[in-house]
Amino acid sequence: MKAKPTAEQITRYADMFSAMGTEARLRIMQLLLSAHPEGLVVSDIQSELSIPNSTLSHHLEKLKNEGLVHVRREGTFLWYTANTDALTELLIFLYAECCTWNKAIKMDKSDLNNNRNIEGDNNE
Amino acid sequence: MKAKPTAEQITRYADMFSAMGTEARLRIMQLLLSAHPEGLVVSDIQSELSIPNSTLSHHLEKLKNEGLVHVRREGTFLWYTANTDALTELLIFLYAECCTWNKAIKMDKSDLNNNRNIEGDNNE
DNA sequence: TCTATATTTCTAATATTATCGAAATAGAAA
DNA sequence: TTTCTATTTCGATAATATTAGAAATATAGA
Repeated sequence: MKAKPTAEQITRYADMFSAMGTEARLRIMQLLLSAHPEGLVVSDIQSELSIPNSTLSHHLEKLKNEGLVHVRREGTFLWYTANTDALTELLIFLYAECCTWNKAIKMDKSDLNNNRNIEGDNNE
Repeated sequence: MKAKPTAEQITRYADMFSAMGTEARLRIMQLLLSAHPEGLVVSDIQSELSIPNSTLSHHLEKLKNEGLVHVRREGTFLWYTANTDALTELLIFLYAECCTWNKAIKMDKSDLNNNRNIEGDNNE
């Protein structure tokens, strides 16, 4: 059972949607998800998407500010990873809202909520 | 089995995220979903969300341009409804991208795809 | 320390977005 | 036609976002 989102949550979800609301940043998220859970170094993202340093840096900052990605430093490299918890939260929100009109969508929410144990246990 | 989204689709999904990327418009979508499938008249949305005429009109235009809502005229009234097909598409996209890292999310895609029969058959 | 690489910050230009009062349009009904 | 209500369009402003070259910072290694 999911409580109705608070005003703050709506604002936050809107900000998250906004962060994914440009082609460049949505592509970054896709790329990071495809490289999950290791993530990618900035220069790899840059060469993959052909975005100038400074522009990319701003996009990554935005994604970080909205909590959609995590960063970890390893030497000179910054590894960016998708924040799958945040994405899951967003997915659940969208799903729940859609549920008010469509009872046919079936998703196992407990799986979505307990995704913490998937991190670092990815065996593909 | 879902094909990888094309460049045009990515752009479109980004635009849809962007359209839902403000508190005002996300609230509008919530409201329309909660009133689905009948939808709501502009003035009802306005009084519910306390947004000035002209501002609301712009927001609705944006949502319409990105295909997130439908409009039908009934006399002097314009009825706005959530485009559940578009939302479903977005949900599937997000889900599919997240699937690349998390095999634990279970959703019945065929249910999501065949949601056309739910429209107008909503018995709650 | 010097150099090389990775990434960010600075700076600035351009573009897009959000906002909303006031005026205009559209339809219904008197 | 006149009036009433619903909604959009006009017009203008302010705010925010995007973009990117150049300079600065950070770390590692020689």
